[in-house]
Amino acid sequence: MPMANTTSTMDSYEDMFKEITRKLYGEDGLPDVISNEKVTNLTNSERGLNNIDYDVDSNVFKPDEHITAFGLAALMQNGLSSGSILNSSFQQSNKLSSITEDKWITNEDSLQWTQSKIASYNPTQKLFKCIDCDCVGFLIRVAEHWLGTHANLRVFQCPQCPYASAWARCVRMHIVRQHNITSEETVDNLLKDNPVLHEITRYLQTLKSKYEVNYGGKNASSTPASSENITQNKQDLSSPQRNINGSPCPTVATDASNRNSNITSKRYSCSYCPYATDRRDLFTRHENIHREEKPFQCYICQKQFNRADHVKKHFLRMHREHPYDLNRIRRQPPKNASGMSYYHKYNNNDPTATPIDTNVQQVIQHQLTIPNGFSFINRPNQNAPTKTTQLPKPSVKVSSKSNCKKKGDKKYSCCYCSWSGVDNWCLKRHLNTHLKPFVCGLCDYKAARSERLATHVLKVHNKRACGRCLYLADDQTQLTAHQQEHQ
DNA sequence: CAGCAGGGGGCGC
DNA sequence: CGCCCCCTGCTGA
Repeated sequence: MPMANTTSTMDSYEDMFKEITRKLYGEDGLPDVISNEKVTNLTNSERGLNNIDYDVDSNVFKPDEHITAFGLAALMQNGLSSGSILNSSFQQSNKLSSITEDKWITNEDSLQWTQSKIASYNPTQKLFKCIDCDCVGFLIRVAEHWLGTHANLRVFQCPQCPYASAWARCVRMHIVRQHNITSEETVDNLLKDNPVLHEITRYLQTLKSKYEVNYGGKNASSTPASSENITQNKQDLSSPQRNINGSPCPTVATDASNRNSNITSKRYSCSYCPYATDRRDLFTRHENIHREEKPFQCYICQKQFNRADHVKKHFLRMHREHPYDLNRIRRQPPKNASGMSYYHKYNNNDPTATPIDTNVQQVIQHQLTIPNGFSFINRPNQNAPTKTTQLPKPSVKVSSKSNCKKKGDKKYSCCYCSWSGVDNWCLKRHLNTHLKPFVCGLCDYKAARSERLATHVLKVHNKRACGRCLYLADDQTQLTAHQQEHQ
């Protein structure tokens, strides 16, 4: 049976992570995801959950507060880089006093179906910390981590077969390897359109928004917003909207919070990284980075891009001899896609869209009642209406500056020497060869470019230099933690 | 070290 | 949506 092979193969992925975990921590591997009935009939030792209590009444696991091997395995399973999610103890060991002094706040109420508060939030760092194992990261990363590590639900479902896993990465590998589906949209849907993950991220977004509503962010005045505004904002939070990819909506600051926060409280903030902006169009464009879709393509060399203007820039650089046609750069949508992009799916006010809470309820109910742990969520809507995306057809226009900026046209001259370059940034970088602004803090070495200083301190001093300041880290983990400070 | 290409953000229309 | 600016990584001299 292909299905049996599929499940077996994917289980081997999970076994691999279990083995890594076992070697690292000597524990008995990752807890298997089992049905409610099985859980009821098994002891902790049988489940390999010696450090996790299971509350049969509430259907939740209650791990110890220290970071567990399960958490580590989840990080690996979800492909989280060290910069994305960290054990808080790492940061504390870095002597980052500002971190140790910061407060971590939690929601007053638990997420209803989990009876957990999922994570605490640090307004200064704008980071979340898993309530169960102290792993730290951005909102979406901690949400994925908690779901994969502590929820014990196989919420990520293969759209082609009954295979499901608690970790999106396992299903991603499954889809690619077992079904030979490389459609970015299909793979992307696993994470972006998962109602359970969405519920968790929305819960954490609410925590973040509550702080910004009440105190207007870290740079805000200490005076809370008026009670009237708080009430209004709570109403807003109670009915969040979905954004283009099904992930929680960006934080929408009110006028009151905008008045109180001047720098960090942008109207739209990304759940995946520290980016924030007041313009919705910029936020939408930014989100495409995380979706990893490249809907545009050079029709000469077939290279793919995520933005149309990048195609044009590429074209004018590489294929100047060919006429540029804007209408030919959009790629055809994947054949197995519904024909409707996420953008249109969530921006056409589709009245048939199922409310997210209902989806979550169905998923949880399904997960807890189906004995084999399979679920059938997240299937693409086969009946979704198709909608052809047509770009407008503006006249092809090549800027005069682009035309005059040809190879060999060096009109940017250095004031210190006879050098001349083709553009301003080239001149700027050349000037650094005279000024050498990047100074090593451990010797007299000076460099014209930051990466050269980084190479120097790594090879000579075995340190890792921050590109934005003079900080020198002992290892990559320490550097990553430091760089989050800049963010 | 400079040339070059790719990628991301800000801004104006 | 398109343009501009900036930054970064790669490459060859």
